[in-house]
Amino acid sequence: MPIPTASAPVDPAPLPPTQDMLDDLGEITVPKSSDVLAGRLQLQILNGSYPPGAALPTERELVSTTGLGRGSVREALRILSAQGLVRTRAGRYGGSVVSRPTDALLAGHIGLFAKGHGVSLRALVEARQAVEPMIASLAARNRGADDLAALKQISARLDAAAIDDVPLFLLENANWHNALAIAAGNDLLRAFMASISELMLEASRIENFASPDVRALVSHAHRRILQAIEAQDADSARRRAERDLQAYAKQLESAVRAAGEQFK
Amino acid sequence: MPIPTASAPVDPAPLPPTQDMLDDLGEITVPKSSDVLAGRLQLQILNGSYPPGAALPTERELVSTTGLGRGSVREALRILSAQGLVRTRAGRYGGSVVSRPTDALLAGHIGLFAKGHGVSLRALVEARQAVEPMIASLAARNRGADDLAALKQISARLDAAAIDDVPLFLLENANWHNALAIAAGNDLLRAFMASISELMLEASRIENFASPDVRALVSHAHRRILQAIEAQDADSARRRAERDLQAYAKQLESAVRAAGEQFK
DNA sequence: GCGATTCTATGGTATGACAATTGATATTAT
DNA sequence: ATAATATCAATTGTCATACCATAGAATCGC
Repeated sequence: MPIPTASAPVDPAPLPPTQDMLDDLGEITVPKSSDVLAGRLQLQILNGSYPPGAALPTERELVSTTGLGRGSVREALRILSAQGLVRTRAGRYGGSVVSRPTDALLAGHIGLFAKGHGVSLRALVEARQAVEPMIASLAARNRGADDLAALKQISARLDAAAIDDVPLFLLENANWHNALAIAAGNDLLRAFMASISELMLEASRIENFASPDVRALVSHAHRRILQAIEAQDADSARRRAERDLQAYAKQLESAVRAAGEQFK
Repeated sequence: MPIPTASAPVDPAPLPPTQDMLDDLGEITVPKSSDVLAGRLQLQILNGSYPPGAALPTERELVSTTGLGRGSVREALRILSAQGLVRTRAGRYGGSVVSRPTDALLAGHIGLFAKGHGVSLRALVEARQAVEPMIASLAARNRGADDLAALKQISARLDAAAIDDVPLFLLENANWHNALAIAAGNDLLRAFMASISELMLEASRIENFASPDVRALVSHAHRRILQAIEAQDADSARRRAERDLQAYAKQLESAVRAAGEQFK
């Protein structure tokens, strides 16, 4: 038992915290271990420590290096997986490999956001009117010979399908827009465009909107835009895309109204 | 032991599958139980079975109703959480509650996509040039009196901060753009805009870009756009936003070049 | 050679146990 | 009575263990 002395008294009254001390303490939230691990792995992936294609440590390695339980490690990996940063395979020589988020994954998240917020078909049209003319303009400026060839090929198939094959028409139309976005050379706008298109397709599938008239309209508009892109006339491509969408939106609105739905 | 008879012979030679049968079988992938559960819960959330604010069953209830282990159930909930569809709290009366994906969450996913694909500052500027003029146009058309008041207030603070308070200027600038996007009344474009702005801020933080000249330019441009919005002149608002961004992009490009970086 | 088999490191899943959290409730002090 | 405090209980958070399923590699047999 230690001997009390004057210079080291036993049980000194602890000082109460001052108000300043308390003010410095904000709300404290205890993060979950899996979130912490997911965040640190995300940082390492983003800063290049684990480039795309590289293998992350195995679950059991992460368990031993982090001191966490395997369940927590797996939850962390599941978060990264939902963010599209890793892809995991089972089996020997399996494991988690760093990947880049795909267009489809981003489209999924954008779709969830849009559905969760009740984004209207009108809002989707507006978003498309914002994005697509810019894409057309960029495509005209940045297209390569291969982009042009791909667009021409798709355009031809689209024209043929416009006559009587609705499913093929819709497919080739999607291909056309995708090829256009690729030619524009802007990954972000391409992903936005694909997301919006998919949502519009879903939202307007209520009625068989792709009537012969509409198909002809679309086919014609695409040909005109393609000409501008071939001539590398960015302004013309943009204006034509704008007019195209204006007409398309008008058709869509009247079709939806005719179907008794609100074009809210 | 059954007695073999002519009408029920023992060990009939099994028929081999025909090629048709084989052709009908595509690639078979065994989904993970947590993915299946996450998907089913997501459907129920999206179709309204669990509206925002509603409580999901507790983990142990899900365990007993699905027959899965608790780890799998938790992984499924973690996926939904990463998608912004649920928020989970610990403790009694805790559990998972349905929520809507926030702007910040979507911005995070868009940011991961952009970083993963090495989206350049130039591409961000292009995306912004696509989105912001449309937002300005919509804001002019759809603004309410409260939107206008908010914009005016922020604009005044922005003007004051432009003189010498760079951090406040940047903050108020972000507020201005956000208020504009709110006035436009398009949730999707608002979320896009916020995401792009955040990414640009990150990417251009390398240099102290907000010089007095740039601050004055921005401040002036915002005033002009605000006038068009007050007059509810959509076309004018769009054109002014376009010109504003053009000038901004030019400044940004030369600043980045001066800093020795590539404006790739 | 080459096809079939076996091996083995990896993720996938279930179970059980306990800790931490947190809001409601009961208790106690004033 | 009221306010501070302590207790309770249902829920998520976490870990440990065991075993199954998967899928390439390596081996074996011919």
